[in-house]
Amino acid sequence: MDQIGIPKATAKRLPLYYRYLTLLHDAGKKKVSSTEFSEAVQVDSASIRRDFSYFGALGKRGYGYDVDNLLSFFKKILNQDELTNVALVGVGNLGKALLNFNFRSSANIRISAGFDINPKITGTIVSGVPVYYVKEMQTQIREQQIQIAILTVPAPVAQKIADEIIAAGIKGIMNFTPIRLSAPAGIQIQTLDMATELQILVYFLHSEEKRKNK
Amino acid sequence: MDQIGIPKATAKRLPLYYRYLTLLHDAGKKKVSSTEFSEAVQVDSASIRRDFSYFGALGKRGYGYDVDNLLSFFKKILNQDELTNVALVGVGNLGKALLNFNFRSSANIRISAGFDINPKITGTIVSGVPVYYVKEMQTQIREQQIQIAILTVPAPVAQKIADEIIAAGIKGIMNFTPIRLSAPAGIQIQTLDMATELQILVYFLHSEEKRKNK
DNA sequence: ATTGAATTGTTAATATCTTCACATTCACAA
DNA sequence: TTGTGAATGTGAAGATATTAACAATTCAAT
Repeated sequence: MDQIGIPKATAKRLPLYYRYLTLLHDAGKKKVSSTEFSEAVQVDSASIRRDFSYFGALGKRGYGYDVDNLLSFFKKILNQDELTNVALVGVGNLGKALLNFNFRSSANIRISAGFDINPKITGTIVSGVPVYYVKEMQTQIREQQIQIAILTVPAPVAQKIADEIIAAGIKGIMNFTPIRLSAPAGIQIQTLDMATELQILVYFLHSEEKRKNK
Repeated sequence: MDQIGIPKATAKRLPLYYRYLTLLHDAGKKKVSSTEFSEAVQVDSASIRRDFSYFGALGKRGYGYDVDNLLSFFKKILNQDELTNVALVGVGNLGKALLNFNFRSSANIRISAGFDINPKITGTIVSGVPVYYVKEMQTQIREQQIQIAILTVPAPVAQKIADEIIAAGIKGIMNFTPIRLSAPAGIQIQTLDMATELQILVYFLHSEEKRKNK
C-alpha cells in the first residue's frame, strides 16, 4: 500500500470527504459523482477526482463512486476503524470545553486522560475523564501508550510541557497555544491559534472592504 | 495604499509576524534581520522578505528592519489600532470557553454580545458579556453594528443561524461547526473544525509511521 | 449488439507559493 | 571618502496546487 506522497493539500481535505461520505451513507445513498460531491463540499470536482485518484482508481467511469466502498476505504485511511486515545494537557477553560466535545462520534477520537497543576481538579473526573496531576503525566502517557496530546496550557509553559510529553512518547501535538513549538523531526505539530484565526478573518474583511471602495 | 493582491499565504502569516514583533518591541529590541526573524517564526527568511516586500520597502539593505516601524505598520494593516467587536452565537461549552478567552490582549478583539436559546443563561452576564435570547440577535447585531460573529451552535442549525446573522449585517463568520456554510459573495467565512484538525494530525502521524517502516 | 449519455482518470495548462542566489544598497569604520 | 561586511528586495527557478479538457470507459436503453 502506497500512502506516501499524498499532497498535504489533499490530506487536509480527507476528513471533509470522510464526513460527507458518512452523511451520504446514512442517507442510504449508494453512488455519488464527483460533481455532486463537489457541490456539497465546495471543492472543485476535478480536485476531488484527483484527490481520490491518489489512492488508486476508486470510481467507475460513466458511473461515479460507490459510497460504501469509498467510505470504508477512507475509514481505513483515516484510522477511523480504531479508537484513538489522546491526552489533554491543561484543563482550563478551553481544556474543559474540549473534554465536553464529542470527538468520538465524528472522529473516533477519545480524550482518555487530562493533566493539570490545579489541585482543585486533579484527582477528580471531569466529563468522564480522569484528571491527573502533572507529576504523573509522563508515567501515565507511557503506561497508556498515548501518542497524541492536545496542548491547552498557558503560553509561557507551552514549550517546556511540550518537551516533557515528547520525552514521554507523544508523537503528535495539537497545539492550541500561540507558541511556535520546536520539536525533533518526526514529531507532528498542528497549531490552532484562535486569536490568530480571528485576526486573519478581520484582515480579510477589511481588505475586502477596501477593494470595494476602490 | 495598495493592500490588494497580497497572496493568501502571506495574509495568513501576518498575525504570526505581528505577534513576534510585539515580543521584540517589548524586549526593547530596535532592529531585526530576516534571518533572525526566520528562526523565531519558523518561516524561510526569503519568504519573510518577500512577504514584507508586498507592503513596500520596509527594511534597509545592509541593516535590517526597524522593529517599531514594522510593528506600527502591521498594527495598521491588521486593524490592531482599533478594537473589533464580535458576537458569539451559541453559548455552550465551547462558547463559554471562548468568552473566557482573552482575545483582547493578543488581537484587540472583544466579544461584546452572546446569543443563545437556553433561558438559563439568556438575560445574564457571562464572563462580563451579556447573553441575549436569540430572538434579539438580529436587532442587537444591527444596533451594535457588529460585523463579525463566532458561530458555536450545534451543526444542524448552523446554516439557518448563519443566514440570519448575515441578513442582520454580519460580514465575517468564524465557523466552529463542521458544516460547510454557504453564503453570498463578499461574506468571509473561516472554518475551524477541531475534530477535523485532530483527524488530520492522526493521519499525518500514521502516514509518517508507515513511511518509516518502509 | 449498438448507441448515447454520463463520468472517471489523467495529461496538459495555469496559478500560486516557496526558495535560491545575487546585484544593490546601507551603516560604519578606517 | 573610501572600503567592507551585512542584509534587503527581487528575478528566476523550482515546487506544489488547482483547473480545464478530453479520451477512455461504463451503464442503460433500445
